[in-house]
Amino acid sequence: MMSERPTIADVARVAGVSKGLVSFALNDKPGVSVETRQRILSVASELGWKPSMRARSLSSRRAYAVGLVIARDPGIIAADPFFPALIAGIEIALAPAGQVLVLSMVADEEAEIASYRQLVENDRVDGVILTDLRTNDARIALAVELGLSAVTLGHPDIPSPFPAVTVDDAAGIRAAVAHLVALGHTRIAHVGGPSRMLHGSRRRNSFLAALAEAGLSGELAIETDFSSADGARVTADLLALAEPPTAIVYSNDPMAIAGMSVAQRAGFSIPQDLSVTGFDGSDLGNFTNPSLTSVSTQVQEWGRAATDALLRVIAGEDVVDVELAPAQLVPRESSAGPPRT
Amino acid sequence: MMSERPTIADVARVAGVSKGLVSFALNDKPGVSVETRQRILSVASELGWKPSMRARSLSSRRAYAVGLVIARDPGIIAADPFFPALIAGIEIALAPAGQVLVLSMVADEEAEIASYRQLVENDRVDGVILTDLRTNDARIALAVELGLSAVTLGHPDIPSPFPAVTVDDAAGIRAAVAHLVALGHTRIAHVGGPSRMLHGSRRRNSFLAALAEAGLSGELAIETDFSSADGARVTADLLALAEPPTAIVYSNDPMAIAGMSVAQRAGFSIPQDLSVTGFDGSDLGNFTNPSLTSVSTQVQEWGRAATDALLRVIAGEDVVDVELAPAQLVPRESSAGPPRT
DNA sequence: TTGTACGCGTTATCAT
DNA sequence: ATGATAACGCGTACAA
Repeated sequence: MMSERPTIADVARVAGVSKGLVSFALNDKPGVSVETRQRILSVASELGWKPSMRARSLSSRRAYAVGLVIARDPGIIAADPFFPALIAGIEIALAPAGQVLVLSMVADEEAEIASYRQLVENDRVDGVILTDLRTNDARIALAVELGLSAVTLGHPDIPSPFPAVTVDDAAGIRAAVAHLVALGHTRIAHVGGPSRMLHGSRRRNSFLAALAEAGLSGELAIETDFSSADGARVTADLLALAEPPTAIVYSNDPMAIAGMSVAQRAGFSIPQDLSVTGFDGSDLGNFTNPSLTSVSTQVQEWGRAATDALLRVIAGEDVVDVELAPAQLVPRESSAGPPRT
Repeated sequence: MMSERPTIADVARVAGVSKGLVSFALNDKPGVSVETRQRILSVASELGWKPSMRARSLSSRRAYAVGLVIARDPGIIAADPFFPALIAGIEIALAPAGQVLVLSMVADEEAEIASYRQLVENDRVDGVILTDLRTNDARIALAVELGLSAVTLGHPDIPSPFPAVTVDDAAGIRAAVAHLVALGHTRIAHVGGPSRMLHGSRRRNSFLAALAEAGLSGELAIETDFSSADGARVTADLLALAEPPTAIVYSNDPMAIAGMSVAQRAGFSIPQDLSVTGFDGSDLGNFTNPSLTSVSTQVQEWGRAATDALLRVIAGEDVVDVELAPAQLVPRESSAGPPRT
């Protein structure tokens, strides 16, 4: 008897109260006398009762879960340490709240939209973390349409009802450029992400602004798909120019690493002939040859803070935008003064 | 009116049948005449009715989700392309089945156990994919205790009631050794994962066996934690030996890449002075200098097949072990004949 | 504080 | 064989 999992009714019966009161006691709601609450709680723990997530979900119309949809080519995701760090941060905030992460990885934007719809239609999540924002991002309107709570990683370029959790990555690019300018470079290139991605275009713009501020020309700002392959290809093109750059600012570490290899193959010594900087600096850059000067962005903390904000949004609180510590330059061996001509 | 999401009761009323019959019709159960089933289905689609996952979960006691708990240091996960590829494969099998992945990332084994318990106590998943198997892995018994369905990625070293989905990675190690032996190497080292991890010890054992078969000594088999940092440290130690190896077989790509950097810094040319091979070869190795000879394991397909098997287990089918295509050597530039002495 | 309707399918029991 | 009825799963919320 009672080998089955106990239900709220069992607790109510043993404690000699009603189901409703047990629910109130458990959720710290008013209307329960102190002694009664005490008795209910002790009976519950004696019986080993835990509320059923499924029943609670049905009646409260909540999933107690948040979603993350990643829409990039798997190959690119695999090379980029960004997502594991982000997910680790999400988990840190989720676990103590008793919630879980539902992760979906899709290859293109069409599948991405379908994935969000599925998540909502099947009541899988109460909210989502929107990452890799794009220009005029359709997901903002989609989340609104679907009645989904959300937070964005970064500021969208369109009005958004959702709090934005941001890291000033522009500061990181500016720091990288300032670092190179201070070293004496005057011909600096930028290998950035797709301009459709907001952080792609924002990093590019801050690169151009930083160059302009230093009185330099910014004609060498190239767009890629963030893949190592593109990083390698573009680097080869840059170095084949009649007047190649003496420094390249990359928008992620995989491209910077691929770029270094290409340059070295082409006979450039790094940093003697070419300086290189990466972005989102993970551990990886510590173990390249030379080690990679990069810009660090505390990705894990970003994930934690975003999740924290999302849980508040879901709880109906008024949540303001959160601005995290700006990206910081981590100088290592891949950057030095330009070669003498 | 009826602006709310329609329920099964609405469908039943409009179709002029009972709730139960609607359920039967939808789930292709016997006891519904063809015409009635047809009418019910058309009414359902007219009304745009989709069964509520929450209600269905409550009454069927199913979560319609599978879990993956990753227990490694976030830094190590970030550098390793294994998990993104695995997850991409999982997603491929999950999406058409209308199921989702609940992902948990924890730092240590204690948190790992707690995570599985949470997943079950909160009815989050119907089954789990067990990866990174360890010797005498407690998770087998835990899954049994918790009544969880499961599949293992690889064969456990203890009796297991769960199907194993395996890739013969030993064949990959053997191929790497054979490749190096054929090139003329006689002093080959192995930098492997923790021996507590089954694939760590199995790869080490097959390394030793392959060496023995070639009549070579295998004293240089070192254990690491799979991190780039460890890969770098161990490589430095190996190269500082009075008689350093002329080739090193690494058990993952991040360690191989870190190892190459360390060797190059120490003045070794690769592959002239030292040959290097990686494992789980992702795209990464294409963009190092030199490009990295590695062993490829179709990780994505592994995830897909494992998920497929898990869904069958959950459905109560008898599932046999699945053996995927063996790991294959992908020769690139980092391996060549040994230096002349 | 209690009683009870409600959320919404699933499934066992009955009736025809 | 076809279909209806009702119990069930388990909290939540509101009227009494």
